[in-house]
Amino acid sequence: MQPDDTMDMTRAVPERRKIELGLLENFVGMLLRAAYNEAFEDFARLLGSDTLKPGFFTVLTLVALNPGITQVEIGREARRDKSSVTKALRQMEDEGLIRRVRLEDDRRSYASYLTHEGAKLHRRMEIKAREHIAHLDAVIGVERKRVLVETLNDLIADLPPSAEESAGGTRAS
Amino acid sequence: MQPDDTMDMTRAVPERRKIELGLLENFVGMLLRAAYNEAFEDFARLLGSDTLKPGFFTVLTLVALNPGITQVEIGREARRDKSSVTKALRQMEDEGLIRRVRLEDDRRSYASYLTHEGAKLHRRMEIKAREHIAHLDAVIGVERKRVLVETLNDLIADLPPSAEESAGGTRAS
DNA sequence: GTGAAATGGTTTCTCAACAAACTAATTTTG
DNA sequence: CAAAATTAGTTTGTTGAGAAACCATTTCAC
Repeated sequence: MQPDDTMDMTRAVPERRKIELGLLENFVGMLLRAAYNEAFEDFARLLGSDTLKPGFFTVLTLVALNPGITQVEIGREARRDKSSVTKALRQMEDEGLIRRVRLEDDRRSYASYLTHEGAKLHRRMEIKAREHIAHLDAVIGVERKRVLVETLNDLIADLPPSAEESAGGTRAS
Repeated sequence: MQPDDTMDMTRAVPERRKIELGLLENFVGMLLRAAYNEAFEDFARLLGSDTLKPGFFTVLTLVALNPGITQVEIGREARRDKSSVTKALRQMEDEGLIRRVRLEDDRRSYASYLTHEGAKLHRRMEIKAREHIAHLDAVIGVERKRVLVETLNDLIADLPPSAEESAGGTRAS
């Protein structure tokens, strides 16, 4: 058996058996999941433990840039199930980061706005988000990032059977 | 407000407010997660309801191509936590798809092999996997797929702080 | 040669996310 | 105009996945 040079060799380890991957070698779904995990972890490390989770950044950003946004709109743009959005918005409301106001002309729905506290936190998170983006750019470069973003958007838009927007999303795992 | 032409317009809907995304527009982590969901769903649809879940395909393939593979090796290559691998292997064992044999020279560990039943199921799943791959290729093309695979591999390998292999993996969501 | 550390695998618990069902409100249909 | 259908958001339950702790075994350090 030959040593597997792609493995971490920071500490002497006995040679590992080479594992055949077959069509898993370039199995995009598996790679997408693994890459997502790494990206998520990188952002979470930068955020540290004293702020909200990376997923909240998405919601905070949507509310920050779109005062009065509704839960349905947040769910659609973040590609999260509405029940997940309910929980996130409730938690942020409890922590004084946003406030929600019933719409006058549609009492089923309400509008969300950032509070002063929420705006402060959002700015801090955004700084970390830009650091995270810089990490990604350093690893793959601007040109490959451009292709990556374009390719992922096409997968998202055209892979579904009727290419409908899957606003509700699916289980990540 | 202008109608958002990127939205599904198969049924007349009132015009939607344009939502500002800011740096979420090209936020790679979000796109990776969404693309993964779509890829997962596409594969799951092809598999239908009478077979195992897409995640089992990974394990079955590793066992099929590497008779005698250990759980640690499976976890590493599939980038799954060992507790998740335990559960998957147990379920496959219970369904008669694999058999596990304690190693003579290391009684902590054991080797997994596909049964005849498991080989049959794996072949059926592999046919579906190739259909799934054909879907992806049709959407993004071979050249962009090559770049996608290369880019994702670099993110997986080089985004971690010490670029160690995160065999344990992280939470997909 | 012995105790400590590491490893392989298991078990239990927590968490995030969605599915499904629900309530209240609005829109559609006849 | 009233009933049916749809929508916005909430609640409850399920599931997948990993974190942490555990046990048994092997390897390492002295």
